[in-house]
Amino acid sequence: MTIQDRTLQNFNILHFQTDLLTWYSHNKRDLPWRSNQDPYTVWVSEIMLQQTKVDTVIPFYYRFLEKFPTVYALASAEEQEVLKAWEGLGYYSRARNLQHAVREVVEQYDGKVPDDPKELEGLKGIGSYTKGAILSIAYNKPEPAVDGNVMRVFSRLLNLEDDIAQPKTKKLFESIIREVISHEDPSSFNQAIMDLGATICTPKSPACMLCPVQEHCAAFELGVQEHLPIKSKAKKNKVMPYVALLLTNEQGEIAIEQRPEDGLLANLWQFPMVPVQDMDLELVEAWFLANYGMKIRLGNKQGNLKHVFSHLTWKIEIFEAECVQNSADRPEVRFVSKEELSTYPFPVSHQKMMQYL
DNA sequence: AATGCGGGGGC
DNA sequence: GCCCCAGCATT
Repeated sequence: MTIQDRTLQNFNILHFQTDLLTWYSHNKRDLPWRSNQDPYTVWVSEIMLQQTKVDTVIPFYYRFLEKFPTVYALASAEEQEVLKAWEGLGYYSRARNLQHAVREVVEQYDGKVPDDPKELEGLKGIGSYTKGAILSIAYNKPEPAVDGNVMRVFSRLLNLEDDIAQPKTKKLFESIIREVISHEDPSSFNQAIMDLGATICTPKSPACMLCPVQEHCAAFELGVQEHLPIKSKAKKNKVMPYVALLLTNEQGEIAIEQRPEDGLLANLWQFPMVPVQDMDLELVEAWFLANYGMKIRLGNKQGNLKHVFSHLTWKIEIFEAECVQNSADRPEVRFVSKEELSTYPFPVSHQKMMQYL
């Protein structure tokens, strides 16, 4: 007898499926990516929805598919165009991995999104969740798609106290879902759990009195639903102080630079940033000369900006500056007009600086 | 298993 | 402030 069999021994699978799917058929959310089963558009939606709320995704989803309606359109686009369409959505490696994977689909799979688990998981940006979502939603295969919703809902249904921050816990839930998923309608089953988690079985103050599967819920029976799921704390982030420069040349053009192709905000553009200790402004001009080969004159302070990422915080002082002498020739640094700025993908933090121009 | 990777919204 | 959100890649 396996662990999940013991876990499920008092769980009425068929009754649960019926209650869940009946509720879903009458209460499912009307979402743009539910209008068809096109594997490409399902794929795009699932990538955008990673760690991102439905309401945030919707306008990006429409704009993205208007610009890149097919795998061929996305495969043949410039990466900068794709990043521009992703601008503001965050986790930008999702966009670059998606395009990389779509190009592989065009070249290796004749433009058809694979319906094979191994082939799907081999594509950049597709992990266990997204693989299961595409297989179940686009191809009606009974594969688990375990995300935060699924772990929360089933932690409560089965009163499981496993730490959902740990990778092995996700595997446990995948084996559980394989036991309980509907083989008649796996697409609706997976999406029903997500809708339930988003609207009823919410992280705080779950609406148990409205829940269609309340009678199946061990946590509700014990009154412990508010204490589940168990999740260990993330470590707190670190503050990084910077001076950002609104740096202009004699033509009134403004300096921007492209970030490295790896790491935070990879390949996006920004105004030059100087790391500072204790906001020691004396060193900014010298640091810039040493690192950019550009003589600048620091001007007036324009404002402050605090930007919080999931793992660090930028604390930025914004200064005007003039380029006095430019003996550098770095391709990632450009002087552009204000009008041209809108053609480059910028992180939100640097979009906020544009008000000072 | 642990860490890096965005940005927004709820409380 | 902290937590969460239709997670994945890398180490």
